[in-house]
Amino acid sequence: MSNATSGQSQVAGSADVLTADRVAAALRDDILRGVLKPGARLKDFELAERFDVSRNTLREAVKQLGTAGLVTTRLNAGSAVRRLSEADAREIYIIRRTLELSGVDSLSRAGEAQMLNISAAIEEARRAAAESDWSELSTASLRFHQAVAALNGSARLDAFFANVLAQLRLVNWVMTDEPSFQMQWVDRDKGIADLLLQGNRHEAHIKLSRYLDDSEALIINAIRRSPDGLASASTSS
Amino acid sequence: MSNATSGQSQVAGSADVLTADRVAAALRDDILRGVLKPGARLKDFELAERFDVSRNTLREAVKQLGTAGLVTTRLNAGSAVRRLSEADAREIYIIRRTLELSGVDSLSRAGEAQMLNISAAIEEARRAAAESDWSELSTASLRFHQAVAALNGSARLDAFFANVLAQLRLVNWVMTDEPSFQMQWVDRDKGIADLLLQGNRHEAHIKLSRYLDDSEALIINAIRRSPDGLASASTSS
DNA sequence: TAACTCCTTTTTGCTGAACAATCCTGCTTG
DNA sequence: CAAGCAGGATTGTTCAGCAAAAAGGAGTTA
Repeated sequence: MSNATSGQSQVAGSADVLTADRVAAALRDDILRGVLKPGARLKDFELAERFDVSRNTLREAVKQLGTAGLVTTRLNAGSAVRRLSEADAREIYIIRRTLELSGVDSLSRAGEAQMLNISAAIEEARRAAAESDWSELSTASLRFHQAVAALNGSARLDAFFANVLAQLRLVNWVMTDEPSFQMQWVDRDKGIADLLLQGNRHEAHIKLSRYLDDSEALIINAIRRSPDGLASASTSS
Repeated sequence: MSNATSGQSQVAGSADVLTADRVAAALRDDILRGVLKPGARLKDFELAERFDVSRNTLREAVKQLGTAGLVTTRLNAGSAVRRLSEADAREIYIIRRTLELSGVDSLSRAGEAQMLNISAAIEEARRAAAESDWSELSTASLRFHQAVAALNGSARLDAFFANVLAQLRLVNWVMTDEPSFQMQWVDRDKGIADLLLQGNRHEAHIKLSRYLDDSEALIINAIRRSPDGLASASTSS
């Protein structure tokens, strides 16, 4: 009964999660990790073989990522990893301002667990920086901002915001991740976190607002100077 | 082109939408309209016959509604129309406060189309009230609040908020929709809309905040005094 | 050379049947 | 009357196959 063979599927071992969900998670990981870069087509037969799942199941997984905003699908023309436009990036920063700043504003209603989440993310970032693990540091920073948005106190909002931040990571591979440059952001994260832990809602709001302005400018710039229509420029237009 | 022969499926006619999406929309409509009440089980074989689609396709549609938060699924025990708990309702109102109030705050950045949306919703509510169409009036009110949240300026946020409001409608069937009582809310909607159209951001914020407090209290009350375990405690008794 | 049309090859969207695992219901039994 | 058990109902998943649409190439014409 060990489980590998058991579970309910005839072939793939599933602990107690739907197989499609498992595949979706793996696919999301590949996308976020940059194995599948924006614009890459997702042919379901190919991927079904790669993950050793039925074409039908993989299709469901892809659809999940579609509703998560990580892949786009044209009818009868298949799916591809989403390529974010400048407008998309702008929209994402609108959402970040709305949810993160609102989270700071409702700091007084925050529970202890939520504050702990914030300091945990900062601590993790500090450790990653010490070990020069730039990839981990980047995700720790995102986790901090997610914790800020979590101050709003809604799990649904958290899930939505996680999706949005995941979409933002689609742009990450465009950016030249200069370590020394990235350190600046971590320092500013820590500054905001300290203000929050002190309960200084007002200053935190201002500092976070500036942070988002600068971050957005950087990302927009990166998108503009990136090889834009690399894969899409074909087929005329 | 009502149905049968066209489209790409052998059986069901699809204009240019995925069949699963079409079925999902129809199902959502049934749920929101109250044809399928909270707690109702969704047996896929049954529904597949009802919509004349394959069991596999219907399953995908149900899963979509699952991620939309309208149905819950227990592993190996099937899906059912979601029944909102008091905590769910509270969370929804947290989201409403976050997004609607933030929308009011960013009124200055709003475009003309967005303001037009607001007045259109109010106008529609007025018309529905004149015709005593209480169902349409209720949806018009929701459309107004959606327009307020749309002031934030993000399509993604709009889609998310639409989902949340749809979930809120799951509670609606619990409430005794006394017409005269519902009129009160429409009037308050109009009051807020007028302030917005005048550009009076501050007063609108205050009025909307009170509106949400009162509305939440009403809904929470309705949930508390509703026949709670109506469908789950049945089968015997 | 460039562009247009036609045709073949993929690839997609959906179906229907199959099967193991699990849940549910009613019946038996103590 | 409670506990337990069998059998049917239902779910999660896979597989093979078909029709329709898109992708891609060859050939023709300008």
